[in-house]
Amino acid sequence: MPELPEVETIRRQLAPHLEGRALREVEILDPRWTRPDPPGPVQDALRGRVVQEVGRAGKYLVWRLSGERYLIMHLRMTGALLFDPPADPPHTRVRFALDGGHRLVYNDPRRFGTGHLVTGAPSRDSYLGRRLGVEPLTPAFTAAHLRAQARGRTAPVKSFVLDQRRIAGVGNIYADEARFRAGIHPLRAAGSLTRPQYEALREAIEHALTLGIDAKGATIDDFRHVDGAQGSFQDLFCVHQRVGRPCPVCGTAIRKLVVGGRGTYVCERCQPRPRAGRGAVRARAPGASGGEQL
DNA sequence: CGCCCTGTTGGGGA
DNA sequence: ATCCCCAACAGGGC
Repeated sequence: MPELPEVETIRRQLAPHLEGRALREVEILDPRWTRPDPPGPVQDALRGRVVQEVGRAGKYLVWRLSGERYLIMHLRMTGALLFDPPADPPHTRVRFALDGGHRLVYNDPRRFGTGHLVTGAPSRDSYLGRRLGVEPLTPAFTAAHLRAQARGRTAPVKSFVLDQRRIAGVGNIYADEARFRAGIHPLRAAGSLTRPQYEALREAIEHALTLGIDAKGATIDDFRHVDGAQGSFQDLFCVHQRVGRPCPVCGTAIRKLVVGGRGTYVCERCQPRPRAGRGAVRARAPGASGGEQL
């Protein structure tokens, strides 16, 4: 569930509950969570530390703990953090007991989520720097930067936007919605956009993420079955997982492609498909056989 | 009921 | 640089 807007929402909700509190006890129930570190030592190293700050980098939550430790969490697809849940949910992976009798539960059915404990800011920066590019909601995120990053790149712009080492925190839903707003087809080669299109893409990513944060944790699931979503959110969830439904701008049926192994939704009228040859990338077929849906 | 496909992510190997 | 597959599970379609 968590893309950047959801992670930011979680961070904002969690920070007041955690900051200034000590971790009285930590139980790591799923050994894979701390991979590649052994869970036992991590458990022991966390115990008794005070949470000084809950930050975010891309889709990572970064806890700054006393003693120069940093807990770097990623919730992947299905991870969730629950503060004072009435009972442990079915897929509880980690339990934190906090000051004042409070507790925090990390729940994750698919077990993709990870938690890494590092020592010192340089280690934290090295971990994150190796994985993350520019933060999209900062002044450093400019059209010129996008263009420079994409220069000479032949991979589809879809994959480019999803590459966390280029732009930190844009996931599959927001990538689709941003490209729709910018009128850019996912199969365009990343390096083939015009200058105005890089700016349009930058603006659309910023717009979508900002709306997403305003949605306070609401996701496409909350809008999927609603035809006319409310207010500005009808602006946010236009194409993703809406195969066959009309494009809100021109009425053309939304199509599904598979690009970079990910479901990709597009209005091929608002987002003109590149002609085979220059600036085009081969489409891949959903499922075992060929072709695109609808 | 069972089989098959899909998925809000990222890492590793080819 | 780029592409494919995988992790582990739930839910939906057939």
